[in-house]
Amino acid sequence: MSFKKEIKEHYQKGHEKYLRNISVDCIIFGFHENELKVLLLQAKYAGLWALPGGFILKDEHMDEAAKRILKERTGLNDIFLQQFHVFSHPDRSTKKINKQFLKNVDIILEESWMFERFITVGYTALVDFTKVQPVADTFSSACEWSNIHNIPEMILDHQAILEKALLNLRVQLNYHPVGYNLLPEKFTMPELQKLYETILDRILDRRNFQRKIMGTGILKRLNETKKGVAYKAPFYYKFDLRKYQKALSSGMGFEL
Amino acid sequence: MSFKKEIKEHYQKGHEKYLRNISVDCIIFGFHENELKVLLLQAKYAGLWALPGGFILKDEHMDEAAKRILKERTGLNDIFLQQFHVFSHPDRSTKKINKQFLKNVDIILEESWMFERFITVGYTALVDFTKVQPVADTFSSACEWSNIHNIPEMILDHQAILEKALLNLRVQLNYHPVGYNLLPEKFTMPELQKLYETILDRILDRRNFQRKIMGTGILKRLNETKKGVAYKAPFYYKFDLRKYQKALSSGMGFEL
DNA sequence: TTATCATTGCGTTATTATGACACAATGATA
DNA sequence: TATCATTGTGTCATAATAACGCAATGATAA
Repeated sequence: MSFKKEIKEHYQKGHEKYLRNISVDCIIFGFHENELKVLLLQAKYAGLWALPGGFILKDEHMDEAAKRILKERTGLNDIFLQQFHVFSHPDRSTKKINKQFLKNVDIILEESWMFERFITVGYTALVDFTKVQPVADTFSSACEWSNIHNIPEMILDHQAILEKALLNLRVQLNYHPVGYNLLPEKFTMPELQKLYETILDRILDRRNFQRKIMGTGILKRLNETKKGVAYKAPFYYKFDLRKYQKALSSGMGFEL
Repeated sequence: MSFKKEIKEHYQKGHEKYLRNISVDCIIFGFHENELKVLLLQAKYAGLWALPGGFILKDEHMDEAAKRILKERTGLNDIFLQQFHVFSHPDRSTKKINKQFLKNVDIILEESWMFERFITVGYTALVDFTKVQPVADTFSSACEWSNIHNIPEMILDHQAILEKALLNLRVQLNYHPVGYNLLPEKFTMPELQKLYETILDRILDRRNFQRKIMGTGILKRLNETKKGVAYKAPFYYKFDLRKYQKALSSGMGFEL
């Protein structure tokens, strides 16, 4: 199917395939070079950026929709996704943006389910930066990682959604383990600490951090140290998957 | 408008008024005679019970929809409502129930937006039991308080929604003040403790409880004691609204 | 009038969690 | 072989928490 035909079909008949008035937006966090990143799409023609999002198939669980969207943008499977908030301001309509978009691709439509107001459910995911192959969707010209401290201008309330997601992530940090998808299989304690510091955006005490993290039991120290460092070689650690999963579901609870 | 006509209108044209595929359900908690209660509706003809719910007007914020629903069932204004989870199982359709309902009121319809699948957003509210005048809606034959330990059989996944709400309430208890809407204006420390114990479903130490609650600063002790008790008269307390509101928004954080 | 008793208000103590910091060990580099 | 940034482990003061003691209260019963 041609690009134009595909677009037209989506605007004219998408409502036969998807639920109406409701969408899902994913805040996909990654960690690279000691920076917290978030995956963003650049809306075609508009120039502004947007969170990766999509719609829920008529016979699909919303969590599955979020997983599907994540997979389409990153190629990743089996990632822990979590809904965190519903955004429902009555002004949440992409009508203007959609009209502009259609005009640019030379399609004229008076009516479309896409012109209606959408309530959106925000999902967060933490993924391995190095394993992601960002893929833009039909409505976007680019899909790129953005530094959390340098977010470009975004459409609608996506800025606010991102901020809420970040706040949520920081709160979650005290009750749920973080790192399994964000770090390589084996990693050093300073690397894990840097991840926490980046998310919390503050410095943590090295010794207290180690004590508390080890106290949770989710880490196993390997009999192996990092090689080729110009100082004392740190041990490698890896997650105890059983305990990690357990802590994910039942919570841990410590203060950093 | 006659009852039958009103119903038919709702099924045939409700989608012109409300957003599609999305609903709101309210878990309204009350506290009475040392028991935690929840407000339920009895679905007409089906006999099963349901959470008070409704739909979102096309130009209405979802939070406003929840407030409206709360007001319609209880008569209460200005209650703190909080979304806590979205329920989106693909099987969430009241098609069967609706068909049965229509059959009973002698309406035949092949198509209706009400037959479609609905994603629902759960909201919790804590209200003053004594100020509530339960009012059933068009689809219900009764609106009553149910003891949290004696919940009747409910439609769809409403049982699961209620359990999630209760879990959420227990977690919130550690970070947000509770009681302002649930207790009379002045109350004794044992009464407040009983409320906490009821929600948490466990016994708390009387002395530690007092110390921690007072530590938050949200309570003011009055120079007045309870009269007519067959033992030492406890002081009355009331909430310091300023500090209470502040703690509601910014959180407190103590362990019980 | 006085003793009884459940309950309240205010306290103490032991244990644990947390924040701040000291110091020796490591291992590549100079 | 000395240097140096960094790591691993430990200590200490302070705060938070759990567990519990005891005198005061005030209606009720003797």
